Amino acid sequence: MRDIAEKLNVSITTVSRALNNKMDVGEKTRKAVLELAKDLDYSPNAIASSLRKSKSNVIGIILPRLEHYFFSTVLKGVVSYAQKDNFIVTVSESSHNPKKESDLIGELIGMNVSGIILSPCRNEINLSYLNALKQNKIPLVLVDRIPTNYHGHYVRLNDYHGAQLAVKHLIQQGYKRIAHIRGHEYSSIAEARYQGYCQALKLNDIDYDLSLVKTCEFVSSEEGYYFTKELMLSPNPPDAIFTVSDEVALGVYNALKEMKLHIPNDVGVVGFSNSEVSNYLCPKLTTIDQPGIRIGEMAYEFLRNAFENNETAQQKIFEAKLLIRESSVRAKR
Amino acid sequence: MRDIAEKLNVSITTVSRALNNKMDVGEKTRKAVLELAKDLDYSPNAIASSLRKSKSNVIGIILPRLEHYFFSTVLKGVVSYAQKDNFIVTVSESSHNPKKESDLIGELIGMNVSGIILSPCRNEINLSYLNALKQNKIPLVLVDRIPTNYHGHYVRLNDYHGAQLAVKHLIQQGYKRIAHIRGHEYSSIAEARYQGYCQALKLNDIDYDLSLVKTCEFVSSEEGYYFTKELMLSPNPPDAIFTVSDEVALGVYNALKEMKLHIPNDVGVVGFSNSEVSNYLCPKLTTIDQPGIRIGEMAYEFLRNAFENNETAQQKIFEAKLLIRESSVRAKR
DNA sequence: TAAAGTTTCGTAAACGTTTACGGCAAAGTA
DNA sequence: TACTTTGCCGTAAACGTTTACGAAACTTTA
Repeated sequence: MRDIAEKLNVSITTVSRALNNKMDVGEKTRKAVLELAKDLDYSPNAIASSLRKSKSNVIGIILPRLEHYFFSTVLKGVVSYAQKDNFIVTVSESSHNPKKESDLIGELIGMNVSGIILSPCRNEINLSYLNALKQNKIPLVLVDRIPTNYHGHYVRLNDYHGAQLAVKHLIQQGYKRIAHIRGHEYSSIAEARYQGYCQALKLNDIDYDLSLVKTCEFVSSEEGYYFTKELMLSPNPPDAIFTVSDEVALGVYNALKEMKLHIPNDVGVVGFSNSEVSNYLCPKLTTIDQPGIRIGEMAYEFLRNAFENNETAQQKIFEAKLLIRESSVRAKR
Repeated sequence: MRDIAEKLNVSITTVSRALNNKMDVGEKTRKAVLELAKDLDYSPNAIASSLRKSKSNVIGIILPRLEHYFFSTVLKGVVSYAQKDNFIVTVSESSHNPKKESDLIGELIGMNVSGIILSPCRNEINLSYLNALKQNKIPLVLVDRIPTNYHGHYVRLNDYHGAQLAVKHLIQQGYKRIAHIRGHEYSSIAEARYQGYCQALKLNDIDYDLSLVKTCEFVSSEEGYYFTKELMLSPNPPDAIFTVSDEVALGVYNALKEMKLHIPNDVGVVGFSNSEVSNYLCPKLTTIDQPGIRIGEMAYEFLRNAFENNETAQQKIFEAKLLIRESSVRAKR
């Protein structure tokens, strides 16, 4: 900018105004500045600008695990929309670690980010950084996992209803003893899916059986495998399994195949997430669609609104959609 | 910082020195500063710091498609290593668009990033931004797709050798007419895999047959489906198909199943990438492992070295590993 | 023609750090 | 004692922008 100013015998102020299309600058000088800027291929120093305005065109997103398909689609949604507005997005991984999560938020605050998108790793919201964010006027929108007492911006899936759909579908297919392999209690989504499972049973007058519910620690395929063995070897085994995620269902598949049990005739299986894999399994896995890209896009939109003007909490709950495939439709008999 | 300085009756300079563990500060004052900083929960303004030092603790990564499993694992590798050094990583998506790619690099330069990791979308390197990067002393490490005439830092897989392994394996299994569904010519990796395919044929005295090679435009599962139909309906159809990616192999599977052709007995299939899906297909897909996380980690290491001291080009080529599963091992007959 | 309004521009301060330079003690050396 | 060294600290400038304020020049209006 100084170069341009000197060569044109104007002040740096004028150059700045010309480049930013402010009103206080003559047509001829603006033209000259813009032209010279091209020639010198000047590129604005975003750092300086953001220091002065104490506002950057950067937003941060914090996700529990980057390589998970669902989260990578959320990321894609956010990035693709942000790019349209020339916003840059920083990404970090909390690895399900609350301490790391709040450290990362601190870093982002130090970077003057304009906003933060967060998929919290716990079912409770850390008030200390909530305050820090409010103090710095940095909007926050939560994604996917929403603590029960949180009243700010968020976008998530209707996990409760999704689980209900899944279980209702299994019941309609004639399955009588439906097991559920769930996630940890401190995950809001695992809890919601579990509640949906319970509700569907209740609505169909099926007694809740504690021995049919298993709780994962890591929500891994290995746990799916392990719990399936446990369930099927029990005195009164289930004839269907509804899992908290497709990844767990993978383990269920392995266990059932190993035990020579047929899916869906011996045991019906329904997953959750519509991961890439699910449509290519044998048999194809019935699951709940989780539109990650749309969720990411919407989260970004909310952020955009939030730091443009809006004060009121924006909340979007995507309705769950059941994708009936092969793992849950019994051959007629 | 000013608050701290005033409350302690020292200068801002001293505070800065204390916080950064510089040597020019007394033990007692350092203690006092650090303690007060905690109390006020001061968090450093990274923007100001990076403006002054004209160096940020931010690195940028630009990938063609974020939701692709391989790229998301690369991203994970980069982010997890970067986080250990308190580096923040911004991520952008070029969508295979060279113009967008160079625009994004311009933005990153404006952000004073310390370095850039890039997976280029074309097989040629855009010299204009290479110069801009050199001018700003921003190191660049390329990942996965490396233009042939590029001599800087990079880390990639030995695609050439990987393809050779795949085709050699098919030949050893007794397949005689091996087709290849490849990617576009301007993709360095597609080209390398194609060359590996040719080389394996040559080494085994199998004539190259132009009609057995099909070129994808988008490297999609749909194209895999389409080309498989075309191949199998031709007068002299292949008995094996080697695809440029697992995604294409998905289409191959669909087409073959539709045509009631058995994998691997009628037609052998080998993919490339070891995507998440591949191990859960029926039959399980033989493929080439592509260790995304390790690649990402190494790319970050290279970057780290580059802006610490090193000048010489760091280059790493991971050796390809063939994962023999079910889609390519014929029942003995 | 004088007063008032408008357009265009410059001065200087600010954003929150870091750092070269120098000062002033206390401590060591001859 | 006179000198140098060392340890601790402050002053001020700098990083590249943006912006409140005001000043000139020019245009309009009465």
